[in-house]
Amino acid sequence: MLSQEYKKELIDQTLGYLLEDDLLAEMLLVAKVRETHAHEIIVHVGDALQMIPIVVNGSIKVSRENENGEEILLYYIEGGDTCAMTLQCCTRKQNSQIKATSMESSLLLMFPVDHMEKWMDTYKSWREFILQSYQGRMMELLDTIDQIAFMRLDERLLKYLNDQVKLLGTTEIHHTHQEIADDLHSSRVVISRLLKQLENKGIISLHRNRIILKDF
Amino acid sequence: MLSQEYKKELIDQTLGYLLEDDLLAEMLLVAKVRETHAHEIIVHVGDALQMIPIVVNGSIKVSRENENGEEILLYYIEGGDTCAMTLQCCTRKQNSQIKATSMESSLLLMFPVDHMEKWMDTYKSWREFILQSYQGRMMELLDTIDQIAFMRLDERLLKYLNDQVKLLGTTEIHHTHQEIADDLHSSRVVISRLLKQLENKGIISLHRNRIILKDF
DNA sequence: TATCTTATGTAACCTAAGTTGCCTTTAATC
DNA sequence: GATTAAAGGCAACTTAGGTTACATAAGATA
Repeated sequence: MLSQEYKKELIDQTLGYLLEDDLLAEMLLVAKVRETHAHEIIVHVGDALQMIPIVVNGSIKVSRENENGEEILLYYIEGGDTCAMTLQCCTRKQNSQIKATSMESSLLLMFPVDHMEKWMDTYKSWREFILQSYQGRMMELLDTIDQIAFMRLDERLLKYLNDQVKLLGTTEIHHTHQEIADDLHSSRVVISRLLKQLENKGIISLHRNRIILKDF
Repeated sequence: MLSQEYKKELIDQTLGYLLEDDLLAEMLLVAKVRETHAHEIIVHVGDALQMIPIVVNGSIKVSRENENGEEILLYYIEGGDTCAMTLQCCTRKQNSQIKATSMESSLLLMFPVDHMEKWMDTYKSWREFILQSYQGRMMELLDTIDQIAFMRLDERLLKYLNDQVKLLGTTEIHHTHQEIADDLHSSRVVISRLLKQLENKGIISLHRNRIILKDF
């Protein structure tokens, strides 16, 4: 069991500037802390969710999966954010529609679902936090739709690489071509082909398990 | 100016079973009624929105548009539903990210934005209505992503036709091939080709401005 | 160093879907 | 009925992206 002081620090640091003091105090009483490591799957499609996660630090990848196990990346969740999709699953008692994967070692605060509704009724700041979250995720879904519907794969790939660099804070991307293909719902050979084109244009350099973005 | 009795009837009929009586009374004081006709564009991308619409009857098509004027259908809004996207635009004072088109003669109730926040604080039923709306739209966006990412155009076309039939309550679809192509972000020639295939399979019959779904 | 595993490169081929150009049909209006 | 505009049909071609199959390279481990 982690010390209450540590939890309090995490909560204050992540949500202190957003939420009311009374709420922060209530949250401290029921919060659990969860550490995840890179590539760890946090939520599978179909999971029944009991806890609402709020990311303290690190980054979580949220993706959609169909019956054949094919995937498509939806968006990322970073520090201070929560997953609106989870809220919805919890409140409606429906199973998860998405898959969540930790991209790096990350720290999450977990809150039991049953407090949600009470907090919604009691705390204006919580209502605003939840609405903000819905709105943010919604915009990101629209952005995802734009990419899939309107952009060609080479453009999507370049955007993907740039997003990874921004997200992880390094111009070295440690992904295999297969992993990238999965995120973009494409195939390894095609991604290799397009990456090679980017290398020939001098935009990236390719190594085993490692892609380096040059002019970021 | 429409009679208050008429407005009251519309509000009760559309929202009576969902919202608290006090709220319904408040809504009556500020509601405007708007009638739209088929193909009328209700919201353009970039519009600044002052009013929240709730659909009384009819059906509204919500789509995304990129800089080149290319479109992709997102979802439909029917009686009793509102557009979460609009709420968000209003509360954040940001311009519309979507385009809304009336598919048939429809009736909308319009409420000024500035009441939103107060209602959120005061009425539990309003909070639930808004959250429900967000959740519903979110699921529909996921569904749209599934279609674009995982399905082939012929499958998407067939689903589109079925959706139209369900929505408008008739197996006669009065769309040109060009209009369908726009909704699916494809081209007229391709849609004509695929429709012809469906006709050859005996699933539909084709006429000018008219597609009839046979085995619905 | 030898061996093995996994990642990547590459060629040849295939297919869904988009494009261009032109013709025919339908229906509305004169 | 003649004219016209819009809708739809169709053929020929292009292209992005997926598939198959196999070769090579880079690390990992014996």
